Amino acid sequence: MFEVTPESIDTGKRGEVASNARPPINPVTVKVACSNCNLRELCMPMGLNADELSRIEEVVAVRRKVKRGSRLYSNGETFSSLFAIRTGFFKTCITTEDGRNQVTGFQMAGEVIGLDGIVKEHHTCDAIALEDAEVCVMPFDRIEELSREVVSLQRHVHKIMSREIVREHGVMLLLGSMRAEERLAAFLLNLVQRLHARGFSQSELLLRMTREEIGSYLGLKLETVSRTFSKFVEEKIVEVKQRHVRILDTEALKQIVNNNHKPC
Amino acid sequence: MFEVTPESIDTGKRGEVASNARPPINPVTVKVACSNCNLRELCMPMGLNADELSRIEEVVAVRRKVKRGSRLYSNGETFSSLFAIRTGFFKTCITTEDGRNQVTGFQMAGEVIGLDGIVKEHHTCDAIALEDAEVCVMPFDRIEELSREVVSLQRHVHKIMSREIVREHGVMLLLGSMRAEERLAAFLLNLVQRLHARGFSQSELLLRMTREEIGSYLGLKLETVSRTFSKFVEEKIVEVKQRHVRILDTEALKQIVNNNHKPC
DNA sequence: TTGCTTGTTTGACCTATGTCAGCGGTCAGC
DNA sequence: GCTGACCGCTGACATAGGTCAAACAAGCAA
Repeated sequence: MFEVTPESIDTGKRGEVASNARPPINPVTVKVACSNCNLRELCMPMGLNADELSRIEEVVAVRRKVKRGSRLYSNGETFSSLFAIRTGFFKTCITTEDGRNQVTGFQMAGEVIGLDGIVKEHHTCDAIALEDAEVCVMPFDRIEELSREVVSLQRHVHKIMSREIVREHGVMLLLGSMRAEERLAAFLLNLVQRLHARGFSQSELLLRMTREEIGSYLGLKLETVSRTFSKFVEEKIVEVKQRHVRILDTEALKQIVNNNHKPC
Repeated sequence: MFEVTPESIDTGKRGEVASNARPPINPVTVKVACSNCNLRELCMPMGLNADELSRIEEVVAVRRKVKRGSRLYSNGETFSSLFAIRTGFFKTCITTEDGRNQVTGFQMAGEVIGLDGIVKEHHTCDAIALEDAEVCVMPFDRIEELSREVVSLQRHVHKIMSREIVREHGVMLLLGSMRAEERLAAFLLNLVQRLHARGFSQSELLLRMTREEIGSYLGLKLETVSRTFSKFVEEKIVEVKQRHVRILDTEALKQIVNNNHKPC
């Protein structure tokens, strides 16, 4: 409701988010075809012919592995590529000189990150892996070059950027007008919805981030996040065990978000 | 600091924001050259040769006048064009079914709006003129077509979108981590800075929006906005008379934003 | 002028959330 | 199995900002 729904796609995959599969290969030389990547429909334009597809594959220079806790890119770094997440989970955040910190988003497989770097040719935020991850590195000049020739790629790039703008509008709505419960409910719904689109459960999820990171994203303190989780548990809306969350009553969550749930 | 600084440009213009100049011409047939528009450097790529410039001029289909209070586009409307603001002042806002409302930005001359419509080919927010305005209508398919041929236009389009993403990161930081005074200070600094880049005063500005609209944008209630203005007046940081604001102490405002001004 | 509408300011009071502090659970490495 | 570093939970209390209400100012039409 408040974030863009990526085209609902069922990749056929079931189970937990990958966090293993690390064959001992040189991390920056793996080169694989998009054509048999099951995330293709999430990060590439659809309806390409074989020729176009093979050309677009050239965009992906290499893959890169990012260990949990380390950065894919940092504020101030020269921008050269966008990254399509293959596996793993990231957070992006801005940190100001005066020590303020704000998580601006959480990204999962099939999503593209790095768009913030285009304006100034330097990244303006940090992207940190919240679990071991692998990304496809797509040099931006190649993207620009090719999107001059392949119309559907051009379109796609524009849409990805526009989608991010709309997503951020949603976050602004959340931060500007929602109460703690509403924010957390919206957050959970958004997460499961995106996970579901990737073939995971509609009702169970494993949080990859701490309460503090959730709080930063939602404009709340970690204690408030924790208390709100407890409240939801009491009300039998969710079950929470550490970072494992099971949603028992999706409708209740939707109600909380929509009903502008004023204090009674 | 928290919003993108448009390349600082002094258009040579001085005085108040235009709000007159309405020759009795059919509002949708005016066609004028970008080449002699003094906002060119704000809304077009720079360093074009004469040929490229004339081609880009073709992008601007027509101009359109928008009366104060009326909409340039609305949520749900089919998306077809981006708009470059020539004169006037807009707000963009999202309204949800359940009655929530959030101003997502205020836009002034030289800025481009409508980017939210690209993903779904429908606008996802409303753009409302806060004073009589005029925009250049730029059909998006023409932009796409031409940016396949003119590299600097392609670049420019990407940068405009990326800039909007970064701006929104700044708003998220503001909404997620700042206190009321900090938000208002940041807001005022951002406004004068943008106005200054357009040749207006560094210290005086005429607010085009109500306290409520400011509040919506900043995630505050109008009473809080009003009280915070009063506080700044007491502290001799600004003079406020209705919507006319004179900044007496820019440094103090910057301090407020940066010092993470904890309650003492 | 009057009267109406809309926006702004201010005060009194309330509450959601932040702050601070303490405790307890989990997990990785020894 | 221990130990220490995190992380999460909860309680007591503080406070920034929301809510409600009233008065006032400005703009505009009659």
